[in-house]
Amino acid sequence: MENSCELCIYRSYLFDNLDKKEFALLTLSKKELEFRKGSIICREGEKIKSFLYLKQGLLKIYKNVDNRREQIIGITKPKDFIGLLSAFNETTHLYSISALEDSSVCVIDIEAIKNLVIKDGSFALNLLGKMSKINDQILGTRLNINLKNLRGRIAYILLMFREIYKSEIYDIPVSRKEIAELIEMRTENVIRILSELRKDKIIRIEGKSIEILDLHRLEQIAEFG
Amino acid sequence: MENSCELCIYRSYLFDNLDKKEFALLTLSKKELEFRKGSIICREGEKIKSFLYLKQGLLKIYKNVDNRREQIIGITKPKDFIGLLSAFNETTHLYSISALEDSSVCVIDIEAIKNLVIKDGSFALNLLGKMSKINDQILGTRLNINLKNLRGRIAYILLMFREIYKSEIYDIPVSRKEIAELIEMRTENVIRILSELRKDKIIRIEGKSIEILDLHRLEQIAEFG
DNA sequence: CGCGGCTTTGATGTTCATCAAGTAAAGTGG
DNA sequence: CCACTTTACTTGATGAACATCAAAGCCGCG
Repeated sequence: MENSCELCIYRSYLFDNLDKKEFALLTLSKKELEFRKGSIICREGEKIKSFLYLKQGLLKIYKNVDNRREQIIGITKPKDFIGLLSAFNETTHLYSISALEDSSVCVIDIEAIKNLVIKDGSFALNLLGKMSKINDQILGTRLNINLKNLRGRIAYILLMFREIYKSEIYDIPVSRKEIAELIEMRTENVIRILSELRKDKIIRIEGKSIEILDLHRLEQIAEFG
Repeated sequence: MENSCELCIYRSYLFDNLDKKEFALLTLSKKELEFRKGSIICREGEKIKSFLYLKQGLLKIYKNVDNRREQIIGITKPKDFIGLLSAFNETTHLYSISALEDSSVCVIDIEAIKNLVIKDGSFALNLLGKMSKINDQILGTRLNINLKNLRGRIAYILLMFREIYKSEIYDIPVSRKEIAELIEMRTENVIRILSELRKDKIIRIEGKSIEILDLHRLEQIAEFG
């Protein structure tokens, strides 16, 4: 069902106001790709050829800093646009993207999007808004995290995944090391603080399995450290 | 000379490809405002009514965190767009902006810009690129700063102002406290490290007056701490 | 002239990174 | 399928980097 965009429930409202002809054109230059957990969708420095839209799954956006370390910029939820950060700026990706879970990604040729921007002004305006929002959100998160102490950061992350999975019980899709890379701390401290929170009966944690036991206190910690 | 935009040497290339009619329309809804050093251009939470462009001077973009502290997000140089971050997203400013030096700002009605985006596709595309670039730059800077130790951050800031003023000798336009707020450290440590750098003969500093004596070593410090 | 904010230096304390070492889990090749 | 290797996870001990506290001089401003 390659051409089922019209009925796609994951479709962004961004494409809602397109006329039939425009929509058809977009659908034509669209592919849907599956990525297995752990596989890489694009690498920093590669040429940007497509406009990416996450239909299902979970991705991480990151940068390599040293040889062995990554800096995770953010986690992408379904219905998010990906790589929107640099799509209209540089011709190469500024960040790498990989799949944290098995994911399904809609791939639209970047030139088709650019043509659409030129032809359809209200589409352009919508896109500007969307882009603005994503950027604000990412920057806001970074600033926020740096104001918190380590306990606060861990609490923040646990609450973030609660939002994503809409549940107090979930399997955390990232390793301890990746948590550290996401919130600028060391793996050892991630583990230490998770253990503390367990001892304090705020969470139950066993391997990847998380349960938030005391949501109120966790929120307090996220807010004030 | 309110209507001298056509000849304005500070004008952004963004407006270069507009046709006469579009340009006239823009010029019509444009004002040029002067801000004295220290005065506030807009406040976090205020309604966005204009699209701002810095003609001359220097501004800081910041957020209030506690009652008494600010988090400086960035410094705006001439020819930069301001508040582009949230202009198309929220209807209220996400950040406050104030003048670090006497500044001259071009103010264009936001609706005029939005109309232009809708009417002129290549203008929209240019704007997307511009916005993308600014956001990438700000995010990149934040990530970068957090990887450095305090010495590295101070070195970075000193080099940043060198870029802005195109000189190894300049008056630093911000207080020690503001430097701290810009690179996420404490005022006392800013002072301490500036003193260290002076003792090491890497800079000369006396009040606001700065001279970079050993550029090479300063660059080394900025890179590796 | 006195008040408040900025600057500076020193002393002290806390937080977090680093180092070390061991267990568990997961991938790899014969 | 099992030995082997590598990667992830965990805990404790140590130290360095940075924040905080305190005190005093300085400057501009009403």
